[in-house]
Amino acid sequence: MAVATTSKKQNIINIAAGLFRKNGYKATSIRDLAAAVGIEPSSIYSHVSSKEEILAEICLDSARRFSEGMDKTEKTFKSPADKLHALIQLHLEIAYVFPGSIVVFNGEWKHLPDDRLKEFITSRKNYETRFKSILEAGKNQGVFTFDNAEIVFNIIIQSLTWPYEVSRKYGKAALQTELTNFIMRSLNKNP
Amino acid sequence: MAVATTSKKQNIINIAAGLFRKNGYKATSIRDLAAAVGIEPSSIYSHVSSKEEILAEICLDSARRFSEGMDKTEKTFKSPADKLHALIQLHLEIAYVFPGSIVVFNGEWKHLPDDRLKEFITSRKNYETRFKSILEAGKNQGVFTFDNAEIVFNIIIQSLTWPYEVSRKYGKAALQTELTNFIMRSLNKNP
DNA sequence: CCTACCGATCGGTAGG
DNA sequence: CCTACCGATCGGTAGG
Repeated sequence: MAVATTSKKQNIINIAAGLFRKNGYKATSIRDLAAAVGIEPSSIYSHVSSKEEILAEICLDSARRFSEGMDKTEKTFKSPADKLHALIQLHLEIAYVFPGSIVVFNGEWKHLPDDRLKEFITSRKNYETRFKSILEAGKNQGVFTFDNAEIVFNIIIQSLTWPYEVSRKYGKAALQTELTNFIMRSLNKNP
Repeated sequence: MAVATTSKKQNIINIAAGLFRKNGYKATSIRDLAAAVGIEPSSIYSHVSSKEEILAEICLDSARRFSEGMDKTEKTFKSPADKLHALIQLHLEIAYVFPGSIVVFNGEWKHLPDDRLKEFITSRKNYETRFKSILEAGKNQGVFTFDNAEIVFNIIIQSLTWPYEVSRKYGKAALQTELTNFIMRSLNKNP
C-alpha cells in the first residue's frame, strides 16, 4: 500500500477548487464535481457535508496560508522594505501553488454561509491590519512615501491579484521581478 | 407625460447590473430581478430575450465605454505620460458612474454565450494593444521604465480594478490621487 | 460508494 | 404586463 499523500476529501476539495476557479462556485454543480472526481453525485456527501462546506474549506485554507505567511514574515525580517518584499513573494507563491487561492481572489467567498463568512472576513481584516502596520512603519522611518495606508494596501493587494490564465502566461520569476520593481519603486522615498 | 430618461429595458439592465455585481450572475435569478424591478418574472421577457442577453448588454456596454475613452485619450493627449494619466482617470470614472463595469471587473463575462464572448474578448484585446502602445512609446522616449509591457499593463489594470465596496469607502478624488502617484512614480524613469 | 429519489428552484413559453 | 405552466436541473437524503 502506498502512503496516502492526500485524503480523498482533500482530493475532492482540490478538484472543486479548480472547477470553482474556472466556472465559478454557483455555476459548478455537485454533478459536475462528481464527474470530475469520477464518482456518482451522491457519493460526494460521503466526504463533505455540503457544497458550502467545500467552499468554506477552500476559503479558510487560503486565509490560513496568508496568516501563516504573515507570521513568518514578521518573525524573519526587520525592515519594512524586506517585509514588503517577502509579502509580494508570499502572494505569488500562494497563487502559484494553491489553486484555491484564486477562488478567493475571484470573490467567491461572498457565497459563504454567515458564520464562515464572518470567520473569513475577520481573518482578512487581521491580515490587512498587519500589512498596513508594515506600510506605516516604513513611512515613519522615512523609507516609504504615500498618503493613505489603507488605499495603498488595497492598490498593492489588487496589483498582486491576477486572473489565473493571465498570470500563467509569464513565468513566476518574471512576474515577481516586475511586480517587486513596480511596487517598491512606487513607495521608495529616496530613489 | 414626462420625457423618458431611460427606457424600461435599460432600467431593467441597470437593476440587473446592481444584482449581478452584488450576488453574481449565476446567483441572480430572473425572479430576483423581477422582484427588484417590481414586475412578475415572465414580464422580464417582454423587454429582453434572455438572461444571457442582459449580461451581454452590460459587458459590451462597458467595453464600448472603454473603447470610446481610449479614442478620446489618443486624440486629446500627445505625451505617453498625459495619456496614461487620462486612462487612470477613465478607469475610475467608468467604475464610479457605471455599475455594470464592476460586473465586468468581477469576471462575470465568462458566462457570456460563445458569440458574445468572442466579441467581448476582441474588444478587450484591442484595448490592451492600444494601452501597451502608450507604455512602449513612453519607454522608447525614455520617460517610462519597465521590462515587460504586457506584464506592466496587467499590473496597472489590476491596480485600477477594485472591489466595489472597498472603492466606495474613499472619495474618488483620494483614490485618483493615490493611484496616479503610485503608478506614475513606478514608471517614471527620472524622478 | 451506489441506486433511487425528493422538493425546490431554475430559465423560459403560451396565451391572453 | 399577468396567470398558468413546463421540462430541466439543482443540492441533498434514504437506505443499503
